[in-house]
Amino acid sequence: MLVLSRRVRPDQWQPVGVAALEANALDVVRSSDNRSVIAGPGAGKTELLAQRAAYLLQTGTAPRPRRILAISFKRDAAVNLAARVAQRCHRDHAGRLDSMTFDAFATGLIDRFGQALPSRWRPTPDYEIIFPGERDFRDFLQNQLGSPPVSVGTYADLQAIAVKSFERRHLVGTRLPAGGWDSPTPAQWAADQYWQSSLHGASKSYLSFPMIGRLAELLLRVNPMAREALRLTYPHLFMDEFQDTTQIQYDLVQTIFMGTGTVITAVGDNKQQIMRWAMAMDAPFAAFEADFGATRTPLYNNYRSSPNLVRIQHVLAQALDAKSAKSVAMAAGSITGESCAIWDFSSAQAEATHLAAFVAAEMKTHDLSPRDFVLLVRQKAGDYAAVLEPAFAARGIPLRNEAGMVGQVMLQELLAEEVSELLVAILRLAVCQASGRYWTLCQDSLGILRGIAPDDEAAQARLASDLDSFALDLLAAHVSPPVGKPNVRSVVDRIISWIGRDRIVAAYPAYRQGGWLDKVIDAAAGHLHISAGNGVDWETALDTYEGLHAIPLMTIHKSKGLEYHSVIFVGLDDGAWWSFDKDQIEATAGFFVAFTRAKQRVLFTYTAHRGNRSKIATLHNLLRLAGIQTHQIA
DNA sequence: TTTAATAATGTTTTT
DNA sequence: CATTATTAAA
Repeated sequence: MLVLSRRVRPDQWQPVGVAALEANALDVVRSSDNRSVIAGPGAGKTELLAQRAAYLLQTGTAPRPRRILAISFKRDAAVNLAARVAQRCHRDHAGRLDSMTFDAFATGLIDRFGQALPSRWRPTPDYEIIFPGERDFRDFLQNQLGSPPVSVGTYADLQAIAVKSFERRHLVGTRLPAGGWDSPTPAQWAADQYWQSSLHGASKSYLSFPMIGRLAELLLRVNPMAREALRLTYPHLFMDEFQDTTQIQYDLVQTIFMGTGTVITAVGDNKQQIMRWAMAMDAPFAAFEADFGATRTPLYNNYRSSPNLVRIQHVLAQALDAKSAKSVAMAAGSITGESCAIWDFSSAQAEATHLAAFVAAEMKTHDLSPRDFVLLVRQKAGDYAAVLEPAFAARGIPLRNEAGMVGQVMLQELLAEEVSELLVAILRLAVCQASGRYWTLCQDSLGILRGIAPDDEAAQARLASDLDSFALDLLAAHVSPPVGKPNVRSVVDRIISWIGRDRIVAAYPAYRQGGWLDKVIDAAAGHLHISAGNGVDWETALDTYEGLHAIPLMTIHKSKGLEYHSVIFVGLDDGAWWSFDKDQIEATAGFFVAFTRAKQRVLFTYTAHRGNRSKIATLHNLLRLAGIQTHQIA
């Protein structure tokens, strides 16, 4: 791949590392005005942002020392975008993209400028991040509130505040008034009580992420210097998964950038809005277009799914948005038989047995790996895993519930943790034969941890020899994985202490909070212990740790942004979709997300045992409309 | 202490 | 809707 550090003229710039972009995508890449890019699944939204970053950096449209800010919703999306830009651009360019999650951005602002907040809103410098639930708010509203002043209302007024919506409507529902509420309603008074006790009620402040977001917005509203600094630093802002933007995020962006020269590119898909119940805005694109004068630019290509799946997707898309445009399928189909069907089983047991046999056979005849398949469920993944896991195990396919807990950490989360990744990389490096790519990975991460500049050759060489001798010692001491939990733990501890606990804490802010680092280390050790069971060798243990040969099982929500050769959706029944009537649009969007993860094939399973199909008749009707058959299997 | 009635939970991200 | 957690009554 061509990686330039030299500046390119805008009219000579070419997309990097891809064959071509569709016309609208190229238009957005080169745009100099605010854009709302509405693009369906597989349209290459992240790729578009990566190309735009490359364009801005390589053509000098965002010249040093100016930077690009990319805000994502999830950590993996932020990491993914940064990785793509790093792949396409010279290090000097890629280093000027700040790709982070919204919460990391807001927390960074509070850490840097938080002490400049007016005293009533100022958190302690050592504030702790907490994750309050509905219980906490109920407890607060019912037990911790005294009587309100007469001017505010009565005790009964306070009791009338709905616990369910207290956080979203009152606590973080609107911008914070810098000087407090003048004549508060009972709910505002209660919210202020909560704020003040969180900020000043103990020796340190305790804040949730939504609260940090609100404080960050206030901070920049009352602090023109900080605001100006951000505007100057970032002439370009990217916002990913914009359909899931919350009012808090939107208000912060508005306070910083509205009416300035910063060019904003927002990408997302209304049809994939499945987070409305978790504070996402109703119509973020419409608001963005109205407030920022953004131009809507749709994308039409679908690079993910086969033509037949794209055709069916369009039927589903029309149920969500009658005006939805037809996508152009760019990927070829590879399935000779049916690429979509509903399978009707007599029992959950029959379903499990048949699916396991099917996946095993497909793997064999079409040279697919368990990772080419995904088992999707609507909710309660653990319950489904309990039935499916033994059936797949009987066929020699490990099944892995991505939402399963190892200690106090979710499996999917653990594997994304820096500490866990480093641990695996160092072990692979030490114990595996062909460990070339782990070398670079270790060298890069450890270089960052030790604060070594990439071009400091002497220091890099010293690190390399350090790493080499540590790896040799490790292998000499443990030719095969240690047996017993305490022994596994001591290997993990040895690696962590070699890397340097203080270095880890210094490099990754998340590990400064509470006992998160210990929880992750505990979970990593626990998971490694389980993965190394049955006296397997290191390579097998580490493969199991990473789930390389396991079929993943997860909820629709967890699958967002991922893609698989074959999607098997288990449970197209009223039981799983009990809440279908509560918000049909959102439920259908979830169904759409599940369907559109597939590149080649989607299978739905049904068993009368789990429920009827009357409540979700709409979904079945849509599939029938698209010509999908139901087969009685067993 | 056991049993029955009632309520809550489910889908989530984030340092 | 189905299952689990909590509370009230026996």
